[in-house]
Amino acid sequence: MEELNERYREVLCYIIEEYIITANPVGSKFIAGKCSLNLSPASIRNIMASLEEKGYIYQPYFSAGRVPTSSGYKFYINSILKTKKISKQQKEEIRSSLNISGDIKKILWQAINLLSEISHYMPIVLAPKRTYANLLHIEFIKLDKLNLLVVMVFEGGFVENKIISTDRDYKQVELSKYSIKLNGIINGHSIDELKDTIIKDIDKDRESFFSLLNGIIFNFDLVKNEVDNENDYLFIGSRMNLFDEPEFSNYEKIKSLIKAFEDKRTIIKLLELTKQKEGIHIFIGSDTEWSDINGLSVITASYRSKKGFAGGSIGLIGPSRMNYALAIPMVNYIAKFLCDII
Amino acid sequence: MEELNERYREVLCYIIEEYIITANPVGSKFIAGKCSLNLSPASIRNIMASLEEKGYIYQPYFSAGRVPTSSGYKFYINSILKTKKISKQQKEEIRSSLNISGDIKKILWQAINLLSEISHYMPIVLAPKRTYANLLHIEFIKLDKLNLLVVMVFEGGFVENKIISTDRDYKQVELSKYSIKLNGIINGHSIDELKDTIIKDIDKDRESFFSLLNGIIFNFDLVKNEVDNENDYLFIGSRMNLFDEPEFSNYEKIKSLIKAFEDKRTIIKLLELTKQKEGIHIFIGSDTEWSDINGLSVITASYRSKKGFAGGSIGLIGPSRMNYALAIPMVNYIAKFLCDII
DNA sequence: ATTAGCACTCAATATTAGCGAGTGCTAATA
DNA sequence: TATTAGCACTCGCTAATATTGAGTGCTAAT
Repeated sequence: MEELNERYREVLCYIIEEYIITANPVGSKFIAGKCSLNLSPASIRNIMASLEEKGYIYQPYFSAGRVPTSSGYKFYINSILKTKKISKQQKEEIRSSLNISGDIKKILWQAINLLSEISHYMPIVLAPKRTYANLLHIEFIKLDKLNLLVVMVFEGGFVENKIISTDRDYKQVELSKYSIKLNGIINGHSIDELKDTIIKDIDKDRESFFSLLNGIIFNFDLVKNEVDNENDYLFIGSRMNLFDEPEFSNYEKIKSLIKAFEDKRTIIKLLELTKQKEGIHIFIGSDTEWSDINGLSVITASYRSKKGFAGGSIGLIGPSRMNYALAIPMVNYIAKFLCDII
Repeated sequence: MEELNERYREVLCYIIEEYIITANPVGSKFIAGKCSLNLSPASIRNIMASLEEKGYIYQPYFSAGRVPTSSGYKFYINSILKTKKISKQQKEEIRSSLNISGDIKKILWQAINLLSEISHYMPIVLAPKRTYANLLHIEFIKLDKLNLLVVMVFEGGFVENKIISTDRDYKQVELSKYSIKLNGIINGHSIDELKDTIIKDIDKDRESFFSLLNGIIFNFDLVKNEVDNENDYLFIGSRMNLFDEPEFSNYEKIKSLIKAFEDKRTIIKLLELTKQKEGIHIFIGSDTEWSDINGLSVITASYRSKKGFAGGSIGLIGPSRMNYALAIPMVNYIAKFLCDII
């Protein structure tokens, strides 16, 4: 990152912040009017020409105003931007609108909807992987003659409900006995580990419990598959907000936007990248390999429970000209909040 | 519904079916070419003029082709359309892609996503109300020192997970005891009824159970509120499919479409209307009081468990020129399928 | 009763003209 | 030497205008 003259920084800053608001190319006359260093439009034009040479801004066409480039935004975020801290009032609002009396999926969805509402961009969340998470508790609940509900509680607050069909009519008392027995075994093992353990135990202990266990093992596989399934892994917030942005105000652009999100894998890759790392990460424009859509930026932050087992990451997708000063601390705060409650 | 000459019916049919495919006004020349009764364009024009007089079609502007009106569609659906039956292969596909080993919410979401995929319109589902549904089973699972998970199973397959904070450290054994005790009480009562029953029992039986019960009662209220909350009541599928339809191919239209769905209450009203009734219902264009969006149709069907307690309805929103021949049996079949599995 | 022929209408598309915001360059100024 | 006023020039945007063509209604002939 090249060093920039104070004057240059100020002009770049004005261009970016104005462009963030209006989405229109910014001209020299406007800057001259707003700028604290009292310069004429002509002087500003010289500075702009220089900034363009360095690659921070460009003209969409000859003799239009200037628009920030990806490196322009990057410089702005790294060297100029001072993110505002979230006000206590806003913190209060966030905390109060997240109802933490539910399993983690619900909480994550709440976080997404909240972030969607307050940021007006498109939030995404990567849930912790359950396949490797430890199982804390398992419980069988009789539904009717041949169906029972298996409730599995994982570390990190995940609750999975599964209905399995049985070959005979178990009594609830019997099931409770099995629950207790199993809970002795599972304590703190992942379902991958348990598959082996349980299978070994079956050989020792062939009783009516046997076929039930088979059902459970089959069930473990189901949970495993479902978790690796994208739908239970990546949560995407409302796309609608993005459509309000002027860069997507025509049909073709909207179409290309929809296309870009069709394949979740690229988004997942992006979030998995940041899942390991601490703090905020920002991807600007075609920075990523995900260059389908120019003009989009992604702010991400990872979250992780204090004990360190369950982690994921949260992101916010918006136009490159998104309001970083507000969006960054929001993502940051919500990520921290998630750390606290899972 | 007025009777129509065979010839008139055929022309109307061709107009509608062509319009469903192309979304463009249909001209006399085209009909003359396709039509089995070999008539010249001029004759067709006479018929068309007559059909327009009766209100089944209209011209968007002078000397354009003809477009069906709401009554045109209505006549078509009631008197002309022969819905294709779903092929065995399709039935197989539907059945196999609905994984019924989950609670009812998951199943309903699966149904929505499936319907969205195969129909390319926008599915909606009204879930059964849980407030009045009977509670079958309640179970406490210890998570950590001060948090426990309450699992409530309702008739109809609803499972609600709630995390509640307790004032002291309950042991799992203790909790299991309470579970058993409570399950004796709750058997087949709604949570509304239970609130009264439990409160009465507290007076008789003041022990350490007391504060836990308070938590549960509070929890009942939470469930109640959450259920009456729209988000857990009306499920809406992806809107994106609708945007592909040519009638929404410009920005203004998309905006108005988004606006129309912003307020869920109108959709809920519509679905609640049909929830009581048997069979398929079709709302065309501005048929409903929900006239915000002309040009939309809704196909609905109710579902109900065999025992009759839990019921809701499922719908499919598309442009008025939707492919009824395919869409109607799909909605119908999925509704029936839901009846079978809840 | 049907149809060929024709004048007419009107959306959609292409063409042109004019405006104006904004530029780069040059020469004058502090 | 740094800054600025002046000016010719560019080019997207908008509105006005012309052109096209699909489709019509009516009339007269079959």
